[in-house]
Amino acid sequence: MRKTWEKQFDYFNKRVTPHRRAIIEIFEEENRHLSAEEVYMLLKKKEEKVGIATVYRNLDLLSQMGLLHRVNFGDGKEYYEMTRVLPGEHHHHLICTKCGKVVDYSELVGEEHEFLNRLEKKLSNKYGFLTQSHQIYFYGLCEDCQLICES
Amino acid sequence: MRKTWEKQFDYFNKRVTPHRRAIIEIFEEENRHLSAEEVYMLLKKKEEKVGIATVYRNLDLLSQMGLLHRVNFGDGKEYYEMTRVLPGEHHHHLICTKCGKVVDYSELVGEEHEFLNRLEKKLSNKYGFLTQSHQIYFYGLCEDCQLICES
DNA sequence: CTAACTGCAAATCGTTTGCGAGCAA
DNA sequence: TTGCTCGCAAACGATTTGCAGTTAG
Repeated sequence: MRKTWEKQFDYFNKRVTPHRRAIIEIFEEENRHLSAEEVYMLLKKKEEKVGIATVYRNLDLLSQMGLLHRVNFGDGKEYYEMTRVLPGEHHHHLICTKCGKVVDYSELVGEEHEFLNRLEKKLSNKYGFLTQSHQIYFYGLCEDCQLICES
Repeated sequence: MRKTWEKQFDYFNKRVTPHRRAIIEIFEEENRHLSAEEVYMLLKKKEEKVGIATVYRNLDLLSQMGLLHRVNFGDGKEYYEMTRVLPGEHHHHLICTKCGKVVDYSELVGEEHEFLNRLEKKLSNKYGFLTQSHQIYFYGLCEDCQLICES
């Protein structure tokens, strides 16, 4: 049973190793953004002997192959999340500028796609830029921090 | 002649120092995103004796005060750019996933605002999140890197 | 077989911090 | 005067790298 993503490895001339399989598994199970450190911990829980450098190298590789997305919430670390192909699965992030909390957001997908597709077409024409993906970050105050500010 | 942004310093109980004045000047003159290191270099060119720590501290402060925006292009550094209040001045970024080049984008502003305002309202309702700002990042291939890939 | 992959430890580099001296209000 | 700011150097922490041994295909 060859997974759909395995052909990506052939294309990039890379090997399907147990570590790589396990990392993809972790992202499928957790279904959320993870830092390199978190992936490292979760890998070790799976009774895998692994070094942190390997985790970094593989997260980088999987991003380049398009299987993972890199996201940044301004806390000094990079995070990674599964690239979701179905429109309803793609999401963006709300980041609280006070406490740093990150909320996933996945509303308005139909309208959003229409809007972004139109934008991408314009970008191609004007800058000759070929868009592969996009990320929208909203910055503001989460529910809890709004209450603190009022008092 | 008191600048419009100086009242922000009173509100935050912060002082208007020569360094801070000079940093804001630099962003007004350059009108582009700058890393801490770049700001540091430009400050020293203005014949200012300054430490890199002060630059970091002030970039952080100016961001908190809302005068600067922090942006991240995934190259390991944080960048900063002037917060633009007029709709036509606000822009987003196209980032080449191959060479790392960043192109500023500022099209479709009217439509974009309408779209994002609607989104923000939904977010407030659903997550109780109070949006202050947003950033859209497009990732893809710039004109030059597309040519390289084809050959 | 052999080029890709790995673990380890050291190195790198952007950013933060502690502290005593200096300056804005 | 007072406490916000500063420069300096040391510390920090996330990520990268060199290298020798291992493994997927």
